[in-house]
Amino acid sequence: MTEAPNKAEQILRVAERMARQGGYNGFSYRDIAKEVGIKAASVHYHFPSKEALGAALGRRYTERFLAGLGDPEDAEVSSSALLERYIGAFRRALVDEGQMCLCGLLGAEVAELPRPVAAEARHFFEKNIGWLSVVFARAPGERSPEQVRAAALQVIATLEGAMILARSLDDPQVFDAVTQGL
Amino acid sequence: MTEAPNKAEQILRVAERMARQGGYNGFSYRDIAKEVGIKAASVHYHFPSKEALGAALGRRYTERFLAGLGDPEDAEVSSSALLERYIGAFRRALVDEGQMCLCGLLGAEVAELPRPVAAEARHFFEKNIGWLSVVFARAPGERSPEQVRAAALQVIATLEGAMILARSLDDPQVFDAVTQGL
DNA sequence: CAGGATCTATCTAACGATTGGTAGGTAATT
DNA sequence: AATTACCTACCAATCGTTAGATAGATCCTG
Repeated sequence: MTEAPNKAEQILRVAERMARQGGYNGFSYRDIAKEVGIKAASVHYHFPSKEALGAALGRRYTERFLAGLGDPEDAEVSSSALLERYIGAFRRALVDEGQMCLCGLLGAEVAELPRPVAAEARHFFEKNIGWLSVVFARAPGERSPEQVRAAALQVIATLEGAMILARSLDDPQVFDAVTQGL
Repeated sequence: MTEAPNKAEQILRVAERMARQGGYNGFSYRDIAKEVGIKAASVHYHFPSKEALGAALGRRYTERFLAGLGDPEDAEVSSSALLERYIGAFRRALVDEGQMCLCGLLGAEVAELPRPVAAEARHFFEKNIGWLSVVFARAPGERSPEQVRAAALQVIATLEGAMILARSLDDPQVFDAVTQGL
């Protein structure tokens, strides 16, 4: 039996799903409350303001995403396997869950986000750059720190763009066509 | 003397600027009206509904963007110069204008957009794939139609992602670090 | 050519719905 | 007694949208 998660967790799950489809304005306290089975005012008990909820969403997403990637220093996994794992994480979100990367979407809207939310989107990318940089530093071939960072940035940009493209064209194969180049 | 553009044009300009910062929910009839110097109801005279305005925004953006790229068959410009021109179009939007690609942002939100708006975002990408496919078909080296299309998709995805990353990290140099790999 | 009709572009004033948020109460648990 | 987790009942602001009026330009007709 899967025991019911507490309300705060349910709120985060529902809000994340909505945010990953419509962005920061894609979820509202009332819509979340309705789906969780409480009243909108009760959502404010758990998350006092929308920007607090949005920031919590970003933080939680980043933590979960990185935890799912595992240790980039793990000597038992090759750097190329780690890169495939990274690509697979994006692919699963798109193909299996039919969802956009939360921070990719927030990143696109970053200019009009409350500061704490924008900061979480930024944090997601910084952590991702760090993870991939470890992987690329391990990969065969000489690379300066700048080259390592550039390689990481290129992979992230390509994957975020691939999700947007595949969703806009309503064709998941577009994602594979793009990532075959990585 | 630059003569004042008509109101419909002014509305489109203001709405586009707002949409490129905050997405489809980033512009409102009232905000547009205030900036243009008319009342919100008068905006409805020019664009009867928000989805019509959103679609007009996308169509106009696509036309202007493609016109700015020029003819991809132009024998006087090398394919590599055309690719640089394509990258430069995105770079200018980001660095000089401080704006996101309209259709990149709409594409990220595509799941919650009115159908006609989503269709325009899709149309933008289809046209871009077409333009780049002509360029890559001209480039030296043997490439199957599938490989040509994949190369086009990879470039577009990388550029859209590069804009998101550069804006999230608040560092335009990130764009250059990403595109140096193209 | 005068004058009525129509068209264009705007206005005021409102509509119902939705938004994030608050105050204050309540029942159960600690 | 205090805390937790909810509730009802609001609030002001904003949303897209509509109805109906108006002033000025343009057009058609007698």
